[in-house]
Amino acid sequence: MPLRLHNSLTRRTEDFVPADPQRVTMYLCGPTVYNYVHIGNARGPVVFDVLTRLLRRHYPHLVFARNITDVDDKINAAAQELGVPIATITDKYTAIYREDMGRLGVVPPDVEPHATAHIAQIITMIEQLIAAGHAYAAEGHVLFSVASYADYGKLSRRPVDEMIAGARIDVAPYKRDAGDFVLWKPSNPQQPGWDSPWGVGRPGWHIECSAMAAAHLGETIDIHAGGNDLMFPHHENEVAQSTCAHGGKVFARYWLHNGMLDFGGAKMSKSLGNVCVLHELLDRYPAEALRYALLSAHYRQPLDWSDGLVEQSIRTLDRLYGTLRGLVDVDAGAGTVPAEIEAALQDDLNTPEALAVIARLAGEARAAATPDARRAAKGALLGAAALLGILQQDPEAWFKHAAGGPALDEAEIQRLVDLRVSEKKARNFAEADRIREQLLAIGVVVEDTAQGPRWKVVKADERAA
RNA sequence: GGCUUGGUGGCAGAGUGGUCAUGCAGCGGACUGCAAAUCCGCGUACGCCGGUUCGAUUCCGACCCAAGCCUCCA
Repeated sequence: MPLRLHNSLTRRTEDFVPADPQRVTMYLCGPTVYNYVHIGNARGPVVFDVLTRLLRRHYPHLVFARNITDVDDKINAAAQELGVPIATITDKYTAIYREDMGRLGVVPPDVEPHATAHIAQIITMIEQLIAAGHAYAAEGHVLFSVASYADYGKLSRRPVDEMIAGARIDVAPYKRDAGDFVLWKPSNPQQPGWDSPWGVGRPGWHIECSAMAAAHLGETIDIHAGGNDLMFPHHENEVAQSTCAHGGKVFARYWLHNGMLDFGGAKMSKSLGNVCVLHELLDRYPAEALRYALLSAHYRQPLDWSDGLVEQSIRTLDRLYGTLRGLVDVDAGAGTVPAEIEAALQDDLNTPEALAVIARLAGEARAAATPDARRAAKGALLGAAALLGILQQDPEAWFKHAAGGPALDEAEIQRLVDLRVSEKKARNFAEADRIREQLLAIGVVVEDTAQGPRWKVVKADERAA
């Protein structure tokens, strides 16, 4: 069964056929690094991380780029407010972004281009656009002429006439048409700027992605991904710039767009202020539960974010890791990738179906009785989960940190657990139960097994109570 | 107003023209000193109104409701 992906360009789910199987190229719009990102910003990186894992199985020579946009007016504003160079801001938040993505289990991209390292390529591309008659300089700006590109609006299915007329847009006087967008804009001495044929200035918002994609992946790329709120204007403008700069060559063959995270019934967005900052969530919850939650809905559907969703994800992972804890004595080797998991993901990244497969595999693993069956079942479960980027840590590590929050005093817990065992042996059940209550009060649940007691932490709220 | 998605059991969330999604929570039972974990069993969900059909949650049409984009946005 081939990989099938929903292509926003055609609004159809299509077989994925790379232009060159020896070099498959994928670009994901990365962050503008001026602040902490919120959990909604992590959805694309996580779901498309699953896609790269899937693609690499069939195309080992995947080149996956996710950019860092480190020149932007919001960065300038943040830097000016603190009286520091923009690099102080962008270095800080780039490092935090990488760390937070790593904690979510997102494999780093093969290429992580920075916009400020590609100013020369950006200027070259703008010159190409001017030479080809698709862009014009005016009052220190360079603008892309929407009217010069017949297919403008095709990706987002937006009528070009309306944009040219610009009834709903404040039109800068130097624009020929209201829909024209900025490729280059002048900088004053307080703003970061680079020398260019049009004076000291800085790139507009969209051109950096076009220039970096071309520089690292080529003029035509296989897959371009991003949030569906970027479809217009960002991606539409990327298509226009890249296609026109490259003599009409197709820019991206498959466009993938993830749906938005909702929070409190509305899209999570910085301007609405209804955001959950990823960095803070990572302090409150295990990262793997956040990843599981992000994968629990199909990537193109909206997903309503809530504490309840994360807590439900924690409990589900408790059960899955419980299955693996029961198989610690089994060496599963490298693991295998069951056909069902691959089939689910190849169907336009159907992660909910894939998680259902994981649940079934876990059930089979719990039921497996013979050594061979247990080994095969554990290998299948771990192999399937690896494709989703879950269940890869030591089960004991999961159970000791599943609640998130500060680490507990394991030696003290062990002392109480051992004390309870001796009270039980003496048949002092009242005292044994009192110790169990005492442990529960600090967030530890004790389970007796044939091999003796074991313990796990429960969620932070219960512990605090 | 234009363009696009959706409305599935207590909750999350797939999917399908006619026997099961799956998970979480809940209930009953087994096991246990009691629990926890595990196992067994249970609940007869597809927004509303029409249409097509032997049969519609699924296809078609209308309606209601919700969300996203329409130059800050993942």
